[in-house]
Amino acid sequence: MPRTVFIAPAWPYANGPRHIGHVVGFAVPGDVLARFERLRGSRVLMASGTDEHGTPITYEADKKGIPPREFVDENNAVIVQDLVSLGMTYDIFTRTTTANHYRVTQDLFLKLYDKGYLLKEKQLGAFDPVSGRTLPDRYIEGTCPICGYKEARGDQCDSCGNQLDPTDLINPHQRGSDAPVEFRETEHFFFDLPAFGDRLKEWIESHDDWRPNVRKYSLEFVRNLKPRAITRDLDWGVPVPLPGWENNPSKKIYVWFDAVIGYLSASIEWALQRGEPDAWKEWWLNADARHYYTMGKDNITFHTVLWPAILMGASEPGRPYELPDVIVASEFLHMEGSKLSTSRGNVIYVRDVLDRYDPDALRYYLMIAGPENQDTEFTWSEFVRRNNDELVATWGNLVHRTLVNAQRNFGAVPRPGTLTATDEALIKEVEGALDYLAEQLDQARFQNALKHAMNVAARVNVYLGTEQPWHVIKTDRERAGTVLYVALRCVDNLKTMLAPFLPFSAQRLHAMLGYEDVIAPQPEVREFSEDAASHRVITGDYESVDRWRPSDLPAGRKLPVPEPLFRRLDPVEEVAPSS
RNA sequence: CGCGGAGUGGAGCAGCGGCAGCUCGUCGGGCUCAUAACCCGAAGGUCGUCGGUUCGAAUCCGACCUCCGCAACCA
Repeated sequence: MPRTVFIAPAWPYANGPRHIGHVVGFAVPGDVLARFERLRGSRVLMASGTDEHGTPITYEADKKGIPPREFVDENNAVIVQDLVSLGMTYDIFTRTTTANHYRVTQDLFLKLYDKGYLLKEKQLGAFDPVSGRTLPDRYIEGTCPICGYKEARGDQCDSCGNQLDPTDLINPHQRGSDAPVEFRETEHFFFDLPAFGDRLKEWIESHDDWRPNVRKYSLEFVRNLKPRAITRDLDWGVPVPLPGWENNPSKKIYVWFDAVIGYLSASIEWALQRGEPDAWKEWWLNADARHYYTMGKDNITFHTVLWPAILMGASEPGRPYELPDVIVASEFLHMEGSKLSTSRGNVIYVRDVLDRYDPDALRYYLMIAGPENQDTEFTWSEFVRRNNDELVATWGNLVHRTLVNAQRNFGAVPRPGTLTATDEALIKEVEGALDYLAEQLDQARFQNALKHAMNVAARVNVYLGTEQPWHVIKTDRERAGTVLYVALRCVDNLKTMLAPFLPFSAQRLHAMLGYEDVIAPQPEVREFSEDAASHRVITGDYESVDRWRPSDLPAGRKLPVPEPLFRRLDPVEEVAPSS
């Protein structure tokens, strides 16, 4: 019985190209899981898209002097390119500005409204008097009433560290200008999170398999829930589907409320496009489906509190929506000693890395040295070292020396003679790694899995060094052929294990081993149309076939002339790349 | 006393109650099939500080120091 797996990489915000700190959290871990699950035959659906609403989008679009729609169109295209280049095998990567997403979001909003989970309340809000838009706290500056610091933000004073309310500020004005701030009463819908407090607490506590940071942080959050405003005074977003609100140009649904619903709406869109409108239910209304969410740690509470509460509240009696099972929250990646920050220009974009280097080199670095358990630092010298000493020297060289020896001397996979105890032991060790990696990947322990595969590759290098088939062949051709046969089978197994991490090179190796099918598919961009409009999505036809099993590489199969899998980088040249 | 994470040989990290480990770097040796790649060996740490529990502590408890993230209407 194949497993049913939903992979939910967090939705990148459509405010610019992705940097490596973004993709290390949501993208690559999600794709590794999706590829791994498909390789073991699971029914996988990986759905995501760009998150395109919210105040920052309108703010940035205004700055560029273009409408928000145009701004997100540009950034969606840029992000789609980043993710395709990385080899992200989304079943669907769509957008939050589709008609389908609006429908699903409004539908869930109404379900919550009908059940009484949405409360209408008035509050004091801050506005830009010109546009009439909400000004989030962090877009307001003024003088701190406590310490007198002149550039305190609306939510906090960076000088004295005290928490503030925008109305506390002396001489409040908009960030980066002296435009005034208007405070006035405004009415919004509040989501009754406290109504779900006990169920959320119980649900989070039941997940003792979550990483401590996710679990503890979420539990603390749940301890003191307050109703949360889920509408905004904004002209850009999903309309509130209620009389008197629907056509109000200045009231929209809060961006985080619609963004998390994207996981569901994208699944529905995928099903509709396939012509199987109910197909999404196999993942969302199926208690056996396992749901993985990948994200940076700053996203945790939206996925452990807000989204589960929406799902609980919107479920029909007896037909609960599936809640997240595994929350894979990464820590942060820093850059050469300081924080990765777009605003400070201290940033490395995915597209800039991929202009110069292969996607597998970046994927390898991010998975082996990324912030899986604690903040880590990206340095170019470490990137080059990992590439040269690990990817090229250990794995790439093992592949190359094995293939060159076999191809040059035999032209094919050699026919083995009797296997020695050493041969059997090595094969057993390598095949055992398939189970170990599966175990680790089940728990999203990427670094353990990848390190183990690399250690096994090193073991096969030792085996070749000991058996020396290039010497033995002069006196005992059959034994040399047997050794190379054993090594080829080990390489074939390692190829399977590494395919989720290094799909581009795994596919090339697959062909160099004489296979003609696809083991590591790549995504493509297609046009999806709905109603009158259409938009581009990342999708693909990915097979789910159980291949996570020992190699049965047939002896006698012809081998093509091999080529190196990876490029060695020049440490001097690459350490200080020109910007 | 707001919450959480982290401090382990030169660098990066794993271990989280029972002789302190991995990768790289350094030094020495072997091999030379392979993208100057591969293999073996050595040096190098009183595991942030102080105190406690224990037959025994990086590992549990307490205090303190340092760094990072979050602190709800920012995504």
